[in-house]
Amino acid sequence: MKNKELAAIFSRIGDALEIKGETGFKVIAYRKASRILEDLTEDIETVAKEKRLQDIPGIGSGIGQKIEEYLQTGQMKKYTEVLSSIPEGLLKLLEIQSLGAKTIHLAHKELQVKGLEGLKKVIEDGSLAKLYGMGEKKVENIKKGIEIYEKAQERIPIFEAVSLVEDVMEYLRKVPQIGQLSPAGSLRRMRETVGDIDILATGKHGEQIIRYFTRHPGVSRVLAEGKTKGSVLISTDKGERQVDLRIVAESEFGAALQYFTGSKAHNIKLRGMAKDKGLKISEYGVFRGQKKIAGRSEKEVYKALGLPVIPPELREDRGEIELALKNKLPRVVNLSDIKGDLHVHSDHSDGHVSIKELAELAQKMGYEYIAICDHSQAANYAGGLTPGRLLQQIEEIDRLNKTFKNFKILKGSEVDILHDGRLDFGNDILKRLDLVVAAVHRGFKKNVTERILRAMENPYVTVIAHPSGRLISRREGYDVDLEKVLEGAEESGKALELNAYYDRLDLNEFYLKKAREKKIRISIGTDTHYAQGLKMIRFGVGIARRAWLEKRDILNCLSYKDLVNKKF
DNA sequence: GCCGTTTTCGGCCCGACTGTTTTCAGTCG
Repeated sequence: MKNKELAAIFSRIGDALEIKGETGFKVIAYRKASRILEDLTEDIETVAKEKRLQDIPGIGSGIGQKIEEYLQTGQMKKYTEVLSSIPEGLLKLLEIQSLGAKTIHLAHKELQVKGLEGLKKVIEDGSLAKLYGMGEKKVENIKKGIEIYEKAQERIPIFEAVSLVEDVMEYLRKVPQIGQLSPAGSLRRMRETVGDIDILATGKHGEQIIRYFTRHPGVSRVLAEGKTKGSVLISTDKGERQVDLRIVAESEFGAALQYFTGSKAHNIKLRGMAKDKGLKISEYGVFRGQKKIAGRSEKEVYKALGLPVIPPELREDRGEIELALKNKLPRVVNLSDIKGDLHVHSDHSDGHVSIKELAELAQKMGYEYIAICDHSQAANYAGGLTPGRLLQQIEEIDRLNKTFKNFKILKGSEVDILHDGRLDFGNDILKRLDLVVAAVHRGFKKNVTERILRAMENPYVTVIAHPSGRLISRREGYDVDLEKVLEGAEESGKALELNAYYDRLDLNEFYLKKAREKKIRISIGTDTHYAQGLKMIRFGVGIARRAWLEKRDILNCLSYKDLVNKKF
């Protein structure tokens, strides 16, 4: 699929044009096209072949032709032209805080800056500060921006961000003046990684709350401390993380929460819609002329636009606003719809918790069942079970199950898909299990697609675990054709996993959305090896919601009975 | 460059903050 390639090209054209000083709207159009291609679940080549490019909102004749040109020739004249007209090193500079396209343009034109090194030079020798419109303080801020840029503050995994935000919110709740409190930003939208952490609150004596906030024990540096906004760096074992707190009036909380939750693209579309209706939206409310007509709650804000509340995870301008207008939003799955965890390791293999304890924890979470899926014998590095040990485990589970009321432990296995696509246990063993989850753990570059497809042919396999094999912070994933895996799942009726372990979140939301379109069942499992890990199910549900998945799309929203009788 | 049951031309989200200016441009979220 050339979708991502084209997205990258249009994004770079946008950046380059901005630095060249092109009119803003053209830049916006290219960036928008880039984002649309990034999100598009259909193969752009298919769309082009069927002459439907311009049916995609945001793709017009100009960009449509450029896409066709690229698909046919492998090149794009506009891209080559624009990119050759400025030094490549300038594009990267856009990532530096406090430094924008205008200043980059100026530094390039007046001081022949061609990249980061050149920029540093003109800062040091004072020539940048002397340019028209520049000054000491601006340059000082750019210098700080470079410092932060070079520390390469990567994005924060959702798990870490949620832990941090909960810690800070618990701390803030101890202030008597505090009223409402909520995370905002991409964290609230449950993106798999987030840039920085935004918290929104109401309360009297904002400056007192802010002062208290900046004295959080983890704070290593206070970046801002005013009446309505505080910004700090909190040091964690992974480095320093920026946390911002904003205090707003009760009557504006909903508007502010909507605004600071984003996404930017979602908000822009809403505002355009509001304008058409003669309304104006800002973080302070929805206004008709001078008159404020909404702002206290998000519900009020959306209602003023004739919309139901759109769940935060959907707010990406991927068609959710259009569906909301028609009152056809998907009824996305809730955490409370989940009836059990379908991928859990016990201390029989490399987990650290006994089966009994896992079952008790699961019951406390309100589950009907939990599936113990320890590794199979080939995964000897992970204490994989031999057939004999698996049979013992099955007996233990049968014994334990007799002690529970309204709760079941499913006898499962995370069975290895071997180098040739065979499974690590024979069917005589597999048929004794309630749930067989098949997974690739070795030979990430060896015929992974064919092996997964072959595993799908086995009648006892229900789920393919972590189908891409990626680890968000450190591994690309298998050399696998996920399109073919999706097709295989569609034909065979096998479920694919949404592994909720925070560093996997695999499948990702892009492929989940495709799976949804193909009506493939998704199994959400935490793959936990620790007791606390059961809680990671929420990240799986968050990503599922981002992919518009509903209760009926999810295997573990089924009752125990329907699940074991394979009524899906 | 995109888009249109008020427009095929003239719009395209909104406000705060900062630093440079003396009325505003650039950057950010």
